[in-house]
Amino acid sequence: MGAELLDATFAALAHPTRRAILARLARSEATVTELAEPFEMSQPAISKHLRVLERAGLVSRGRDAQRRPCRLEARPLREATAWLADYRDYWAESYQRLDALLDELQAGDSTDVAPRPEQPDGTGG
Amino acid sequence: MGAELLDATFAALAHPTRRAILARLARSEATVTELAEPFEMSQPAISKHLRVLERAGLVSRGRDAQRRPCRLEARPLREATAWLADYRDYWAESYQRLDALLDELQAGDSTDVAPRPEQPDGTGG
DNA sequence: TGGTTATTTAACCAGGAGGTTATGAGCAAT
DNA sequence: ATTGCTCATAACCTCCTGGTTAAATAACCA
Repeated sequence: MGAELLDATFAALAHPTRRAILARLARSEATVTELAEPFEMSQPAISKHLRVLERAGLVSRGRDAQRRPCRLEARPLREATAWLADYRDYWAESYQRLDALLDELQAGDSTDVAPRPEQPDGTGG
Repeated sequence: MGAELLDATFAALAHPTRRAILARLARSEATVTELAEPFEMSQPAISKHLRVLERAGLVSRGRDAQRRPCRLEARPLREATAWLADYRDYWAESYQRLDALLDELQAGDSTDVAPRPEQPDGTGG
């Protein structure tokens, strides 16, 4: 069960558009149209991405008249983090807390580690 | 920069075979043949998986006569974790440290969160 | 009843992923 | 140099992904 969830979760996270969608949803709920707006691609493409995210359990959807507001869901992110955490002896030799790690990364070399990683209009790099 | 690395990293993590390979490498370096042994699939298939892992920077390779020992690399795991950590307000409402999170997960519902998630011979579930 | 908005579905396409078998290349040992 | 082991590459297949446009569905509004 965990394996398939991890498959879907990591696969969902592997696309910049979907990470940007999650970043947006981290700020607030949003409708499909709202989510699609900052991107160059068509709205059905966004719907497809949302389906991937939904299949991974990363977003859930409500109902507001014709709109289907999307909400970020925690559990898959939690499981993915837990999986990665089991390797922290490797990637964080002397860090005990993520805060320290983040501090180190942000001071060091990373400018887009966070919920503004890939600008929607700069997807191609 | 970070975006493309995250793409490759999460994509690499999205396959149970590759996660199992990483789990194996977390214990020790290993040659391709050693890595391929527990799996049902052919050796070229493993080579392909290793190439994906290598492209993501998750493994590096040395030289020992004919053998090409694989070693787990930390940085992409670190960046992936850092990205996920930015959502910890969602997935870990009251946890400050991963240890607490792990404790909670392991006590709760997860039996395969770790470097023995998907048994190589039980890939299909 | 019809029209407008929001979203999904369908049909299609190019390209990549993940597997196979067969072959080639590098190094070692006899 | 021939054999044997380790690993990579090539060629091929099938299925999925990520995008498109066009049409269908669903809910509101008049």
